Amino acid sequence: MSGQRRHTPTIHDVARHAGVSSMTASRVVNDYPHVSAQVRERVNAAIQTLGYRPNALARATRTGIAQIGLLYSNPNSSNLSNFLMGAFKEASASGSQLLIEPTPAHPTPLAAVRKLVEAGVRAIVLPPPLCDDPEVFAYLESEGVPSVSFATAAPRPDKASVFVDDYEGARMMTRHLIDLGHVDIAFIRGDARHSTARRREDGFRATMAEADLKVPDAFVAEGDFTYRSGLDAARQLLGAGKRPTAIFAANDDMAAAVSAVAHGLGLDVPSELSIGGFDDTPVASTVWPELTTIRQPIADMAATAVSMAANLARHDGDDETSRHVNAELTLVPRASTAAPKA
Amino acid sequence: MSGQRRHTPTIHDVARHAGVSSMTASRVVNDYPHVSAQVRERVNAAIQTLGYRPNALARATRTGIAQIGLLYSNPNSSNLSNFLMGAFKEASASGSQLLIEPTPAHPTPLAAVRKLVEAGVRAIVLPPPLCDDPEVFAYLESEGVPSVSFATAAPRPDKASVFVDDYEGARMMTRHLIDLGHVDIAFIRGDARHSTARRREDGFRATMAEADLKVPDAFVAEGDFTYRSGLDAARQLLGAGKRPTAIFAANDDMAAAVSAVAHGLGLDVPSELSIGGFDDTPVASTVWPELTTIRQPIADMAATAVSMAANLARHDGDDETSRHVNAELTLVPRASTAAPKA
DNA sequence: CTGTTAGCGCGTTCAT
DNA sequence: ATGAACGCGCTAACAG
Repeated sequence: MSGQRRHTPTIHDVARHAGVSSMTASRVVNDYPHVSAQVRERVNAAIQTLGYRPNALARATRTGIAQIGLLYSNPNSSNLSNFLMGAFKEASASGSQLLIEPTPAHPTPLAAVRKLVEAGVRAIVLPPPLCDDPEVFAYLESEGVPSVSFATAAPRPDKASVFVDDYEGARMMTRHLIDLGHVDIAFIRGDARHSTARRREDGFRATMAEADLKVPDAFVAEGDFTYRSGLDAARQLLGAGKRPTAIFAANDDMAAAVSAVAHGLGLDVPSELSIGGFDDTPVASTVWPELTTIRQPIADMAATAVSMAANLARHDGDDETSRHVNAELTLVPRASTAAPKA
Repeated sequence: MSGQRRHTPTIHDVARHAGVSSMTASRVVNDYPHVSAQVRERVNAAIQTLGYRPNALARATRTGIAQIGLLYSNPNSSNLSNFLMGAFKEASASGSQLLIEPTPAHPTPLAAVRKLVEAGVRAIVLPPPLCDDPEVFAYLESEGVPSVSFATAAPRPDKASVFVDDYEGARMMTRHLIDLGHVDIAFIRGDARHSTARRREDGFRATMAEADLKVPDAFVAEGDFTYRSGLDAARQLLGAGKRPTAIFAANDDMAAAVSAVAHGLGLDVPSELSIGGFDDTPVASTVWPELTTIRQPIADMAATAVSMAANLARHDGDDETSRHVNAELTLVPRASTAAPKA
């Protein structure tokens, strides 16, 4: 604020430029009704040419700061810092305040949501599995608090959401493994309560089927997205019977666990076992060898979600603000996958 | 701001209560000169009784928002989210804006600092190893940007800092292991460029010596705080020769790696090998069995650091604001340590 | 539909 | 050493 040009245009500049009062300009900026189309047009033009950006600080002195609730379900997820980073960055840009709440700290997910609402948040960001919970939506509806579903695989048409195509992501990884020459590919499921877990499994199975590859039941292990569950799953998959030459885990934490078990068994990764993850969280590049995975732009997605929530918090979802943003997934090939040993 | 009581006292209330003008009250609040001791006293009393808290928003409209630089060195550290959480929480409370920058994204640490300074930050928080780098301090000095050293084991008397007693923490863990009955205890070092790594090793050695326990060279392995280095260290320690019955790793990430290697070797934790970590990051309760570790209140420490930086950013360190905050460490006993098998 | 008035809670003049 | 007046950028209220 100090070193900047004195020339950040204010709403008065816009008003003068458009030949209206600052109040009218303000109305246009905030999408208020009772402004003729003509004037609105003129003001918008002025905003364009001047490059006007509302000053969130000044605004907050009058309207109060918009509180936005942000839940997170897995405190141990190595993805949390990216999520927070993106969210906070956008919050400070949009001048809103984040109230962060760990879902597991409450007896039920609904209790966590209720706490936030009672604390006065005017919009809320719902990560899985909350964004798939009808009870939560019913409560929010009754309280009139708008929401943004984050990373759900089953976005509701009437609710804002930002998500990725988990199905397609799983296809990319599976195809990568198949292209490498793998045939015996095992899969570790995520928490079945998350819609994303189901979509990832579907994508895996569909791609295998397309390639005429069988997926025996013994090659699909339960998991719940935690490292711990990955340990169990890996032991089961690698322990007895015919071994797969590749394991695709539904997220990086479980893939990291597979890596640990493989090392324990003296299996070389990737020559004796290829491992694929999903998310590209920091652990993916922490474990050795680094994990081939599907990158999910969590920070950007979080920023988008907060931005949408901030909008909803202002004009309580009057227009069709319930947008749906589909973020892009990319395959990140690293050292944990290779062609199977002949 | 909306749902709150209308009764958050303003500086005017304080002024009225003290029988002075709001201007004088403002001067007192901001530690400005030219106020008689008497008046200052009265105003401070009013602040106390009314429970006045300056409104960061309103203040920012006049002074601009204070930008505070926040470096972090290890993007993969599972501690990052706690660090961010504490930092952002305090930032929004104190009405300052955080500019986050990953040190490794730059060719040299100094370059990272320079970028932040050039972006206009008015104070900066320095985690290890930056807070032990004379070059960085020299540059900051020349630019007149105050700093807060974060988690250094060698705080400079003339610079603000928030830290823990790493030496004492290492003693706690070592004593815990000794009390359990362990005699052959190995240690994995942290990155020697971090002052904390050295202090932790010192604490370990001192406690061993006090208990008349030997620490053969073969029982001290190199590490650099990363999971990867922990893997190598653990393999070396557990691979050949006489095995220790307990390993104390200088941080949780490396302890987690020890756990992975132990599993690989078919060693039961804790009955055949006890593992101690340091930091109590999320991984500590992610791996199985959960790690006994030394908890460092990272979120609180980060909040404190940001708060101190915000103060420094206001009145550029005129008085002796270079405080030193010593945060408390606690031993968290979990499932990875037990008495050695007879 | 549009404009005027009146601040939000502070801190910066510049007087006194 | 202290205070009056003004304005930061924006928006509720209430006019018209």
